[in-house]
Amino acid sequence: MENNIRERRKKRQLSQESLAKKANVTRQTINAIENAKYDPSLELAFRLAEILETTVDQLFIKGVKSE
Amino acid sequence: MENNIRERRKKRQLSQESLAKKANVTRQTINAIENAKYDPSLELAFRLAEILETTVDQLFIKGVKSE
DNA sequence: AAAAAAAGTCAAACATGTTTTACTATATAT
DNA sequence: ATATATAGTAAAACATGTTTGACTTTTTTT
Repeated sequence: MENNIRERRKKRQLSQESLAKKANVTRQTINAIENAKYDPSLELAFRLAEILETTVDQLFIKGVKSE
Repeated sequence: MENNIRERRKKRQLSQESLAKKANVTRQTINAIENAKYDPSLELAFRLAEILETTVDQLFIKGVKSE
């Protein structure tokens, strides 16, 4: 599933690492999610939405299954 | 994390099994999620929200971490 | 009250998400 | 051009989500 994390993160001048810290996950997790290697857990999705001041529904793009 | 799945499902007169079928998961998965044994994957959360004609943000209740 | 449908539960197997450590590549600053 | 920060990647270990099959309990229907 695609998402707007990178864009929103950059708008706030956060590095993957600083976002990771705020979200209590590792840098690699943020990297993998931004690059759509896998989807975050629902919990993490909510934390990211909160940090990036948006909603889960806006942050993630419900598109084609495996593209 | 808590959720409104049971209420919304009942409003639509669906059994756990029929909801499970629509969402392409097993009955046990729906049961476990309704009873907050664990959270669904983000994918499944979106599918459930769609079936129950709501949003992920409305369907799940961002409350205390492990209560 | 009996039958049928729906819901709850459990263990084992399997799939996906996250961490850790380490190393490489790209961008930004000096 | 060198240094520093940021981003990408990978394998192993571990944690969490999902399935399967089976069986029990509760609710609804007849």
